[in-house]
Amino acid sequence: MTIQNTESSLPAQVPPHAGLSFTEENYLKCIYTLSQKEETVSTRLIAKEMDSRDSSVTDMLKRLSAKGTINYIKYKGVSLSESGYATALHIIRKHRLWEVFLVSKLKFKWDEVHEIAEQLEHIKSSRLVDRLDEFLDFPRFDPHGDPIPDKDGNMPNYTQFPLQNAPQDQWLELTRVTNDSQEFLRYLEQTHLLIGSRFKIKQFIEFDESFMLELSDNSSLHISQKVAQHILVRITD
Amino acid sequence: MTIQNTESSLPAQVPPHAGLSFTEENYLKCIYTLSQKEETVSTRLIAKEMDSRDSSVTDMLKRLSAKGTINYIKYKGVSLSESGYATALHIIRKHRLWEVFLVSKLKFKWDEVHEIAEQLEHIKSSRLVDRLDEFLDFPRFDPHGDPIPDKDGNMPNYTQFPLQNAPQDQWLELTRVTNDSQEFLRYLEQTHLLIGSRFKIKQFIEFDESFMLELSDNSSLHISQKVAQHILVRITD
DNA sequence: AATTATTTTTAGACAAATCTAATAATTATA
DNA sequence: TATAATTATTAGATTTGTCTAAAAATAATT
Repeated sequence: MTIQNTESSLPAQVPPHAGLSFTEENYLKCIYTLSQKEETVSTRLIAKEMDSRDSSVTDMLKRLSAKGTINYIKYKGVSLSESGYATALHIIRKHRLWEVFLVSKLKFKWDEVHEIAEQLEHIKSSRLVDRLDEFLDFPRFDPHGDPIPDKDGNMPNYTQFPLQNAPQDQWLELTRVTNDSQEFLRYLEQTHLLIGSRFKIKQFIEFDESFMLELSDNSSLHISQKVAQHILVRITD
Repeated sequence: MTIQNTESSLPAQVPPHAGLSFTEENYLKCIYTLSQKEETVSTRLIAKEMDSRDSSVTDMLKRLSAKGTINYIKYKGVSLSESGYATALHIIRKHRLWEVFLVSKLKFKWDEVHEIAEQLEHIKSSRLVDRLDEFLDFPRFDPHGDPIPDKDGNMPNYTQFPLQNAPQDQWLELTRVTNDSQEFLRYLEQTHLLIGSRFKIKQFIEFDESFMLELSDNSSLHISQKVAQHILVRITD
């Protein structure tokens, strides 16, 4: 059995590269993620991220290149082609929308949904994605605070920055975390720091680069440099 | 990449045969369906149903047999083992719950959901299934009227029978259709005959074995033998 | 610049899932 | 019951995605 794309009639609605396998989609997603930091991505980095061997990656890069989803030059690294980029964004859109669904409708904790969303992101039906989007009332961020691309691949525009760069004594909203480990997410939950939480920086302790926060319920919270490092915020009035 | 089962900690919650591939799951489902009609199923029948060659089926039967999901004797046909049966039911449970979700929450038409559910049924997470079940308020039938097994594989008990065997002048509820073709489902929709619709048989026309129905809005509907054949009902008081 | 170390690619093999073509078993029929 | 027809299985090949081990290219270092 081959998993074929289920949208038959409407060519306009067929997502970019509907004929990709789960594995190919995962590679594209991986290359997308790594491309956030560097222009071109090395075979070795991908192998590390995908937990596979370099030779397997080379094989896959050839396949993806043949399908036009990446720009690949031997020994020179790889970047996403325009259509590969669109595909990656589409997968990320699905992943994040499903995460919202799992948390907001099925009452999962935000640190429990990643693995399930890894499976759901490969379901092929753009009508499904768009209806899910509508059902969830067009969320712009997932439970981790990551932005959700819209139908056309546009990321929501928003201004967020590392907590370390935030001004003191102004109300901030936690918009995103940049670490997905169970340990980190459980810590945040325990301290009631969640996406959407509001707080002020009351003090920056230079000695260990830690922060003293004041939460919206007037309680205080001390967080280490290591934690602050993985928190993004925006200013709220 | 191997798709591994995502439930790590709780052995009791791990579904039967969590390590099966999509393809293996599809074969089990197929054997389950065919087993409804006959005790043991032939290679040829499976091949026809799966739209593959006999030799491919033989190969797969060996694999499934090695995994203990089926009872297979060369040249003698095949039946589901106890665990294979449980697995098949679990897949069917997922399929039907997702169909309910798609229709009742995402507003798909009941004849649009099958293909998408074919994909969703392979998502591996029993916690997901059970929460979905709860979110949907533990539905007992899917949009086609097919019964949904519960957590433990028990089918809801209900008494339904072919429209042809139903008594005249008694209120009936349409509980199930036994034909999934687009044409049939669209016809039903057009005539406002849906799962849950209530009507009486007003007349049986012997000449062509067709039926004259009275719907709950007092309108009349004439349906052919061919249509009646694929409709199951139960008596409502 | 020459040598060493690292990274990347090739070559060859394997498992899953499929196929075609050939063979074997079973069933039906003359 | 012998022969024909049907059904099922094996043998061998293919594709996807992976691997190990060896070779080639690039980068780093003396």
